[in-house]
Amino acid sequence: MNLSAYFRARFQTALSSLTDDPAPYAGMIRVAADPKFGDYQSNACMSLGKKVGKAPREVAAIVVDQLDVAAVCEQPEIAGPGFINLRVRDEFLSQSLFGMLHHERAGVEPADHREKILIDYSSPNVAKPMHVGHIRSTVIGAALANMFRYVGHEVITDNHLGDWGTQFGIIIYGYKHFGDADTVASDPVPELAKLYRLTNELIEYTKAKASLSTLQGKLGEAETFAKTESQAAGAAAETASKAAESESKAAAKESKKASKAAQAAQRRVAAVQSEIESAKAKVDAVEADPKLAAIAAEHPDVPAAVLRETAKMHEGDAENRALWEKFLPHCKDEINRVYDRLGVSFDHTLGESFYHDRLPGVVETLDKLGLTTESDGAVCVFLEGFESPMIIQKRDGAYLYATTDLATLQYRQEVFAPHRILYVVDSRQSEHFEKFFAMAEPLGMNDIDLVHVQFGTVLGKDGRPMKTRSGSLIGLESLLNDAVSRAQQVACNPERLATMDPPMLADEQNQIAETVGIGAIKYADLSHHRTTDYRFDVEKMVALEGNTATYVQYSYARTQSILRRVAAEMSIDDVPAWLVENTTEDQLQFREPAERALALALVRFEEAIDAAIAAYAPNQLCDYLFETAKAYSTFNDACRVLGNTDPVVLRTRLALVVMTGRVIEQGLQILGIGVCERM
RNA sequence: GCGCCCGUAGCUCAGCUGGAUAGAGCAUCGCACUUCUAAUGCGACGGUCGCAGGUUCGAAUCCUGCCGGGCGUACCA
Repeated sequence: MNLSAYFRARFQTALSSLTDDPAPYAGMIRVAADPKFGDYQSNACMSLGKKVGKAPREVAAIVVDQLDVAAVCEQPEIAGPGFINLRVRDEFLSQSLFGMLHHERAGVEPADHREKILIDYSSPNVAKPMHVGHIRSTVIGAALANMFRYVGHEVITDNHLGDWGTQFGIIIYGYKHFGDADTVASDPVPELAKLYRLTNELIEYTKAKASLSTLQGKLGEAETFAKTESQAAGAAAETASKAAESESKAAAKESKKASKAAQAAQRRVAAVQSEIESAKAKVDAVEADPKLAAIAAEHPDVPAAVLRETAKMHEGDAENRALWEKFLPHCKDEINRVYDRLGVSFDHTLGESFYHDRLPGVVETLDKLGLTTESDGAVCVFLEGFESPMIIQKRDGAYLYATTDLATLQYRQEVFAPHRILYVVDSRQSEHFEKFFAMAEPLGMNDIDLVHVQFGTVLGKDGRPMKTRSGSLIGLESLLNDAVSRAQQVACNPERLATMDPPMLADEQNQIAETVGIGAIKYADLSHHRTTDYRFDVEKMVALEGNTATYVQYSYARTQSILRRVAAEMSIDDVPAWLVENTTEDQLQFREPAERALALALVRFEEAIDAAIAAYAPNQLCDYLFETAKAYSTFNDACRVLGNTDPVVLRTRLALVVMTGRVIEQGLQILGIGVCERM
């Protein structure tokens, strides 16, 4: 049960005699700041006291008098300036624990209002290799889908695949000029990837080479500007040093300002220099390789040619369409391999190509509504509050992702009619979504709650975007492999394996490494607040200690180890089933602080899920699981299960072990992370 | 230029619909294994919550300005 929600409801009633609008005050329920204050606290009376013109403690006394929480709590206490402290009764906790033992979702009740929620996540461009940036959308989206489903919402997941863009022009160009039909037929996935990489490298080369001269010009300008600024700063500093006392303060300020400006100009120079370096690196990469250099010389204008191939495909050119039809399944195989490994699936995979036919209709609809304006030959929608328009058709007649997004929204409304749509997409696209959402109303779709669930960038260990030396992004699969092999090293080291009885065979070892390695990557991603950038540090992720998946998984393994021992020593086949059959409610009683603390953590499972859902923030569920695992470790250290002759102690502890295992298993499952029976 | 986001312990990060002495993990230093996995637990050390104002009984949290960093900014997605 969700204790916070219970208290909110109770306070709502108790506060109704004091104010017409008790909800905001009833909402001021928090987990207690310090255990000595109890388990929960209400902060309502201080601000309410102000509003009704009474002393906060006086208000608190009235509230406590009208508050009916006796079923759950000890007598509430008023403390400090007017806090109301609530301590959950031990009997309530043991009853809840008992209830959870009999409940298939560990006590989590279905949501009051069932909604139909469509979640759009992952959405990679096929044909391009997946990289670390794709993890976040995929993993966060899948976790959100699981969370909403767990509490009974109807969830529709849709992978809005980028399967219609320039990347196919790239592959088509590559295939036509460098491809080999036999190789593509016999071993399509690596061959297509190779063609993509080669053509893309040529594009980068051409662009880099072309940009060098303008960059040099920019560098010259920047340097001149920096020099001017620096001189101005020097002059300002001199003025400041000579200034009379009456003017020294203002002069010092001027000097500081000038010096800042000079520094900024210097940074701009550095930025241009690094751009030049990166362009040079791309050029060198090609020119250092005679074969590549020769190819580059023969193909002087790949970028434009690729766009032509793409345009031909869009226009229905028979050859390019046929190639697209031929390549697409292989590209899907490629990303499906990654999805299989991550354990992610979708109800629908309606990519951009699916909406291709509908795009002219979108423009037409907007035209009819009188929303469009022609500007520089492009069809635009100018929106209030935005400087730049939303362009829905390019000068050359091609459509853009804004057009596709609108078509997709129309389709989703017609076919799925969801209450809410979540777009799990990079923060950098937030402006696009603001515009896009602003257009929903004129299109008559303001009854759908559209949410951009945005997330930050994944950075390397050094705090910079993760790239290889040549500047390309590191492939997702190699990161997964890396994590799994590191997990194998730490989780299956020989010393550790020697203690395993029965011995751990290679199969089990590999499975553990996979579960721990993949779990580590997912957990690292999910445990950070989604809106912030985070650093991708494999060593830390698979570490055995700290806030990692491994620690939580290990706690689970220990619960199962105990259950196996209990089964063996007491000759019980199925310990949880035995416990359910042979335990009465009054046999669960806490005698150690660690028992009670663990029970309280377990009872908070629903609260943790609700909170994570409300903020679209899986990190809150991670935090909860880590806290619960810690409470379990403390309990495990302090409270032995085996060898207790007192049936109450034995059953209470067994119940805690069983439920800890179940909460961790189900909690991790919601996050898309697996568990191992032993580690 | 304009817009959005961020700045919390040596490091990586929580906390941000205002509430009691600002939390966790890592690192460092102690203590605890004849007992269900010590891949653990217990404790210590460590912070002008970027800076300056303001609102408030109360601010890491809200508002303003400044400093520092990232991202976006009309035909890529």
